[in-house]
Amino acid sequence: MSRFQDLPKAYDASSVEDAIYASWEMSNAFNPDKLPGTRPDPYCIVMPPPNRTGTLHVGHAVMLAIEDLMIRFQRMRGKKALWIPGTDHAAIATQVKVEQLLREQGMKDPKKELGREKFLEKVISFAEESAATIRNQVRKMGSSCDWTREKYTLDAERNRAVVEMFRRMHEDGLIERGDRIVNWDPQSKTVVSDDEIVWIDEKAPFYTFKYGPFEIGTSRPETKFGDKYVVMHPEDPRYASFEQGQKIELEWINGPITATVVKDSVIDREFGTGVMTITPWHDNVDYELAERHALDREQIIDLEGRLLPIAGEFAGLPILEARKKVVEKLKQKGLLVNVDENYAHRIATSQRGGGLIEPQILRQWFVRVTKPFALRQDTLGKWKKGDQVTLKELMRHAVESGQTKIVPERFTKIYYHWIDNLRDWCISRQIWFGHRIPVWYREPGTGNGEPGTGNREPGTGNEEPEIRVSDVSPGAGWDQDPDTLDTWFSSGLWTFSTLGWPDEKEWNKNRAYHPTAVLETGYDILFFWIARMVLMSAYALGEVPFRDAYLHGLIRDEQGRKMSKSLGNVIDPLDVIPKYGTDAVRLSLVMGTTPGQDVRLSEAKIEGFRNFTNKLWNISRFILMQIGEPGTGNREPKTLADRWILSRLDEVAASVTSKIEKYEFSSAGEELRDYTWGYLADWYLEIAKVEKGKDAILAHLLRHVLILWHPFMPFVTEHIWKTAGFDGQLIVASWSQVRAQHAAPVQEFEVLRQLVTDMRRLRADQGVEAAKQVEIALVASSDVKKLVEENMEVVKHLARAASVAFVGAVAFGWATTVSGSATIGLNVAGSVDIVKEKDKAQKEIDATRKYVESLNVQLANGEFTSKAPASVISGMKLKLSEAEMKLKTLEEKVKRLG
RNA sequence: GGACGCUUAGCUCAGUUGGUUAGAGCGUCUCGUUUACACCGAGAAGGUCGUAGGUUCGAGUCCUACAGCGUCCACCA
Repeated sequence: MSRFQDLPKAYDASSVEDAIYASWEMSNAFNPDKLPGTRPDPYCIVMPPPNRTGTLHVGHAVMLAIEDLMIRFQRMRGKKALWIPGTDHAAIATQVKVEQLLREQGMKDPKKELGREKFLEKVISFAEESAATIRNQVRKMGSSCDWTREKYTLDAERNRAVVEMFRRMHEDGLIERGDRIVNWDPQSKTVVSDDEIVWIDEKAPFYTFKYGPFEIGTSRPETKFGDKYVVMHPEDPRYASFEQGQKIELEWINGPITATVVKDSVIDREFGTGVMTITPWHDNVDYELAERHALDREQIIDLEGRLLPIAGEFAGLPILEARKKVVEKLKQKGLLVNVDENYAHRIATSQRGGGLIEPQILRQWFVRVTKPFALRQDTLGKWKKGDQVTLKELMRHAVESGQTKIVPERFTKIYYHWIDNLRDWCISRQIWFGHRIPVWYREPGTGNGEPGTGNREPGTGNEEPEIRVSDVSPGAGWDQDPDTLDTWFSSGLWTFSTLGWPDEKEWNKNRAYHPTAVLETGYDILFFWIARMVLMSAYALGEVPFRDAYLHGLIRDEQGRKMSKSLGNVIDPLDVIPKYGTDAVRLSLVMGTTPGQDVRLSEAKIEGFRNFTNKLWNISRFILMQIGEPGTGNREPKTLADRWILSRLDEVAASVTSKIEKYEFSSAGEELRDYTWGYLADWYLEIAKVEKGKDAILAHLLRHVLILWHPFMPFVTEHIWKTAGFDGQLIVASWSQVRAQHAAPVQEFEVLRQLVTDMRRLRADQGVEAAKQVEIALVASSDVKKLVEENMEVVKHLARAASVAFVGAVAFGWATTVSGSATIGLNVAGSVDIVKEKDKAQKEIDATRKYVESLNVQLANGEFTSKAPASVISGMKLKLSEAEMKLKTLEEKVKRLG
């Protein structure tokens, strides 16, 4: 009686997973410095840090499943595999979340009521709680990341990196303070970047007003107070009589004004009347136009979203209220021409803050992406130290040169497009939570003040106050800038700040891990993050941040909708883990997916993979019960089936390895499942019930199936490994063992397999009697007689009831023949791979030969030499030689197959 | 307005450079408790590969146009 007799019939994931994870962690298996063996090749993945805004969602689960798969694979292959975990402070997102929570607790204006210090304490403690939850959830997913190196985008060392980067970029003139038009969120009272804007389609009234001799259209009448320029296309014949710079007196909202004619080709002659007035302070297009023509600009709306005194009687009104009243007044004055109630346009809202974006001209800090600067080191193998380049050029070249490869490739085009349209990056934010801008001002009052108050509005003069870049105060009388940095500024450094940069000692220790191997993340943050990491890394280190950027798709529900709380269709990975096990959840997120393609997830899918984990458990249980103890006896193949299953194992191992290397995880998993379930369980284990003495081979198969599956399903495989009593821990087992033996493929077994399958089908289709007839024919056919004789027991077992016929046939000494049936037997054998291969090759040869002949005829006829241009002839010749080469290889193939 | 993706079995999806009779999982139907597993086994049915052209000896795969769905980007006030 083996000690395995009493193993439970079903695998219960929830009862073993936590202990297994703890044992990995305790044994330092996640720490590359403590791994067994000499590991010269470093392999590093830096985890995209989840935001400390609460809990993980299913998108994080995909990320963890894929990254863990890659890191486990590389670890088993003997790489010095490091996966650095971490979390992101997510500045605005976290602050907004905490504000919201405090409001729910009854505070009206948490920031005002608490003040900077107290409020920050609240945010920090919330962030800490989130981090604790996240750590726990990351562990639940089975992530084999090195917790001893956990990092946080806002910890002290990362702050050093941020300050150092800011200092360098400021020195190089890449970070500048300036008065520019930015996206202002009046609700959260902060600037947000172009990428943090969500556009919402809306229908709004579109008004046409009389403006002197013109008619102008607008959906925002409340901004029109300062409009004293009227713009038209220089080549518009309708307005040819007006000249650039011409002054026109006209009646407007608050009385008569003088308007100046401006001609500019940005104007769309087709739109409306082909004339518009401009509001440079509150519109991006108008701002640029005003810059081009050096026009005056005036602020109309304050940072609270109310009209300023320029609006006269409307001063102090909020935007929407003012709009109605302005329209009413213009109507009364007889200046309203027309209202289109169904005008469709988009409005900008803040992704995080939720407010309606109001462009404003404000004094902010920017990273200049198009300004040339002198490189501090040789960079990307193209530029030398001291060369003049722009950040844009660096970002482009990193991908163009192939130093960073984006998977799937089609996203590279989108990446380039984004870079080409990139404007200077506004990095200052008027929020409290984040890396404080390391700038100090000498002049009292220039830096001091609360976010969102008037102090950061553009200066009146051109003189900049004296400033210092430092993380500590330069002394008395210096005030630090109250703003914080865009969260992506610190995220951009993530691949190397996590490795210790700029601390020389730490960085030198970890230098070999950079560039990291792969950055795995959802395609939705390609721009936010990937491009910025490339920028920072290329600028500071002269190298790319990662060799590959693997982009996974977004997870959707069964109907293809985005998962969202409001729809109630969210599958929380941590809810389903207790029910189906982590391995099943992981598989459901990896299988049936391709990079960049969205994935539909359903509980049914997870259940399917739960069934598979259980199948693997039972395969193992059966093997263990059969063999008693997994020894290391002689595992030389003895029978046909042995050679077959072992050679298949080697093939599958090689194929799975190459597929994982190419990021074809789903395909690799399918092939493995096919082997495990379709070959090993359905065939070989059945045969093992009849053919005895396979203990060593079975142990070998089990061992290697576990190894191959481990990156996909770490828990169940490790659990079986331990249960079986294999040496050490599976997590650090060596992947390469699998290729130890490489038998030649065994076609004969395929013949046998096909034969049994055909008999089963016949029996199901036409009944036992018909099947008997065919069997008799089979054994009579010389092609298969020997094969069947040699494997009599196996065939009987596999074919079950039908094998009655074999018994009969044996009794007749194989002598019975049924007229005409020999053909059937041959057909069965003929459907086997070896014959198929030959047929296929032969058909291809025939087709190609025919084609080549027809080409030769055409050439011989001189059709091409006399009439056709040279390019056609060379094209034909090329095709001819291609076809001939193909023919040659095919002929060789047929020869090889015999 | 531009770009990209998707359209293949009832459902969810594979299909690498063009090459037999287009695959998998789930679901459906029929059978089945045999030394692991019913979270199982055996078998079956089910596809004009979105539409229309084109290139080719040969097209799910390449080209063109169109349709539907989806995503991203964009300064039509």
